[in-house]
Amino acid sequence: MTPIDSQPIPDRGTFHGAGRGTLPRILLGFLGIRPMTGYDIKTTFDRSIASYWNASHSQIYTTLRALESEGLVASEIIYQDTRPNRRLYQLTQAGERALRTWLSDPVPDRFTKDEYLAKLFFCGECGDKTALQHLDSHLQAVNEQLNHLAGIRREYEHRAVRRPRLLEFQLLVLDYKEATLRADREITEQAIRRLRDPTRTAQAI
Amino acid sequence: MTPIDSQPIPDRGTFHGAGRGTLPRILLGFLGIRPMTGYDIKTTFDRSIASYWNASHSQIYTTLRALESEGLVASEIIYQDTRPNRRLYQLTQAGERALRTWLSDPVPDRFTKDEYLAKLFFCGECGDKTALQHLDSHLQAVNEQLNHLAGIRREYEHRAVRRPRLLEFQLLVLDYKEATLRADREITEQAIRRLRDPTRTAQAI
DNA sequence: GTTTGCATGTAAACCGTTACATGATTGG
DNA sequence: CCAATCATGTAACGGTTTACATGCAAAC
Repeated sequence: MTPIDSQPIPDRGTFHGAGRGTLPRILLGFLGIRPMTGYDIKTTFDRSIASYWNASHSQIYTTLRALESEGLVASEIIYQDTRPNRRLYQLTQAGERALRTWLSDPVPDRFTKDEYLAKLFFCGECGDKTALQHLDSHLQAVNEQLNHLAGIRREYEHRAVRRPRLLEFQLLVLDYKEATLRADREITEQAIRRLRDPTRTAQAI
Repeated sequence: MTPIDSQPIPDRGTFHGAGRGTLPRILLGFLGIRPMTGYDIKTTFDRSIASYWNASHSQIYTTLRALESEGLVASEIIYQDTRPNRRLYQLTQAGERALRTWLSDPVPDRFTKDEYLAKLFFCGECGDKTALQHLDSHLQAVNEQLNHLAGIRREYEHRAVRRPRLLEFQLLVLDYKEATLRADREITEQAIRRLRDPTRTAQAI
């Protein structure tokens, strides 16, 4: 992996999309909340930011190792007898610096790949029925995501708050995500009504 | 590349994210509109779906070659004297079938990685000033994207329509994207007001 | 005269997913 | 008894980005 400090910053020219060292910084971010194992981090992903970032456990474990070899995190083994041992990671001072640097660096221009929209774009090639299936299942997925976020919100309310400032921003992102999903739902429902409208003309290919 | 028909469909379990043959299908989609060169496709990306999918020219060229070796597209060279020659691609019958198959296949569960939200999530670790910078520049980026979409919309209006059904869905996606961006703008402005609110308590780390 | 546009390609590096691998414990 | 949870890893593969490479013509 490329060392995380001393970023070459690849010219910024046409760079887009995920990748280029975001995951390792996110791991630093999690370890900034409290020391964790790779397993903890995976479950934390799923219970917090999974809707806009996630990683497989294999990627998390290897990235933690790489961060350790760069000196940004340090680990110790917690021995357990009834369960597998845990390798607990925490930030080093260099890791804290790297985290603060990332947080203050501007977010590079990006776009998010969305296969759903890409497919819909070409749906003039197929029948209305197919398009409506895509819209319907998208609507369903949006509703499921909204339910999932509601669950996360409930969890937040029942959790002891050690650092309220951390919580404030986590809730801000939650609000953001919820609002955009609600907008998404509204537009999708509108599109479905439009396609179902009997006064519309063409329908087959 | 894995052959595009006869998809193994990798278990659907935890799969998320971009990848797994979306780009080649999108290329088939573009060639379904009209025969194009790699260069044409790149400019079409930028003028149509760039905000939810894009690819570098190198990836487009190599993927077109791969599609040709699978028999889904065919190419011929257009010789030019004052400009470099063009390699014009068009769908084969197998390619048309593969396109229709993709269009009717359900979109797999997915999430979109968003470094901006991931960073904001951890912004409790840094000062309000830094967080506000991120929100401000996000707002600016959203406005630029809205302007860009307005330009695309104007282009659509001045274009001869050969296949109105294709246009209908392209406009549907455009409407969708515009509406979500407007919602995004609203929430971001609201978050900025909230952080700037002088009755708020904590502000430094 | 330097930048932009046209037009196509190769190669290296990196990021991310899937599959493979192990093994005890707890709950239904 | 079977599934899920805890817990950590390796290896293979494929997708994506970046850098390297070329060369003429038109526009500023």
